[in-house]
Amino acid sequence: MPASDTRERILDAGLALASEVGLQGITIGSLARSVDLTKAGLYAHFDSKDDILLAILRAAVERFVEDGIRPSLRETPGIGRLRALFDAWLEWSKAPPLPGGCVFISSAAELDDRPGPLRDYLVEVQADWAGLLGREVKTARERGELSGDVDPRQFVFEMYGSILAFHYHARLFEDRTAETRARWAFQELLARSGHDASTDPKTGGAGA
Amino acid sequence: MPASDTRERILDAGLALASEVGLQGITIGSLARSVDLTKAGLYAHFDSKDDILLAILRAAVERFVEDGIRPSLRETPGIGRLRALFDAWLEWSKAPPLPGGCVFISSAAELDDRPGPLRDYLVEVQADWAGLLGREVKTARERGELSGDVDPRQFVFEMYGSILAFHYHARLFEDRTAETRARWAFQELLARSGHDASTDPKTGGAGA
DNA sequence: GTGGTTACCGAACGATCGTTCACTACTGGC
DNA sequence: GCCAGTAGTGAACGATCGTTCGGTAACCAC
Repeated sequence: MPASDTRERILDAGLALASEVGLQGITIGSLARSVDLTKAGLYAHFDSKDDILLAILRAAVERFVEDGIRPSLRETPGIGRLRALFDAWLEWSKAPPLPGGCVFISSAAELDDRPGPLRDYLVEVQADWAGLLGREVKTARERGELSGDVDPRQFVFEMYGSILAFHYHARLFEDRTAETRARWAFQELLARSGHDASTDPKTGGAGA
Repeated sequence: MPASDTRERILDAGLALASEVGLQGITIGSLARSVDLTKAGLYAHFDSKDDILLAILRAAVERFVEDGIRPSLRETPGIGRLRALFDAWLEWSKAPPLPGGCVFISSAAELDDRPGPLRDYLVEVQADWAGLLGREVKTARERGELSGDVDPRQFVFEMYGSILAFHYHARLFEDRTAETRARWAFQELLARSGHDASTDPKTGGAGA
């Protein structure tokens, strides 16, 4: 409690707000109101609005690493871990545990045209994530779980496709079948990449 | 020229602006400045800001229909038309002919949490589009160009995935290979849906 | 050439934006 | 008991937000 307990509260509220109205949609006033502080009170913990937004983005990353990536790393390398990462990713996109969808996806659309430290950080984080996934694909390939001619970057591209389509369908269309469709798409991706689904303990060869 | 020529200019500028900063990022002031009018001047043509945003969205739809959908409808129904629609979609997402990417994708992320006529219209338009694609898949299936057990909605879901992943990779990562990857993903989708690529005149069975 | 309509300007409205400043409680160290 | 630092308030800053209002040129009708 000596170290800023309030700072955490601000970031919590900021994350919730960001997922609803987008990162750029956050306002000093609205954020202050949602943590029951004055606008000036925020400046006791942060230097500027950009500083706040960056901290919020960092907090989101921290949570995703904690809740999604770290547990997945306990799975055995290769297909098992890849599948765990996909599940965690999907789960995060569903409710991260925020009301308004994945912060990274919504902020990507806002930031992709606006240069600056915020965009730089998002790009860096997403590149890291894509790199992590790509290496796992390679591992699976080396272990013979995926066929030798699988292109890791193409594989990751299509993983992104499943997640993004899920996010789009679930949030805009409010399509309840979106999650099933995303899982099915990933399963198909695995199958045509040479993975024998019938040997998979989780799904036993059947869909979703 | 009696009917508002200026109105067109406003919508043109609005479209360009929307693709850069997002629909919600548009400001009465910035829009007025970019068409060399006063803020009050805009109110000679529109009732409110929301009215403007809606008109911009409608203008975007009109263009997409004109440039993308209508030409594609000249293709023979089935795979040919489906392929043309995908190409038009991809082309539009690339540069619609705006500097900042696809307006529908970027505004979807902003609007998915904010109820109102704007969101309603976007959902309606996107549902129409998904419906159009779905019917074309069905036609292709009936003509025997796709296998009988293809699920149109799943097929369209994965088309969305390719386009969204393209948009994400191209705009955020500035990945030059994104277009090729999206085309490849679609080709794969066709292939595993029972389409014999070797009979396709365009690609002759080879990739991209 | 007078009257009405359309297209726009310039100024102002209250609200909110991000930020700064002076000030005040409360805390622990000595 | 004083001092330094932390956490926060409340008021104000200039800028900009979306919107309204009064006025004014230009055009068309008759």
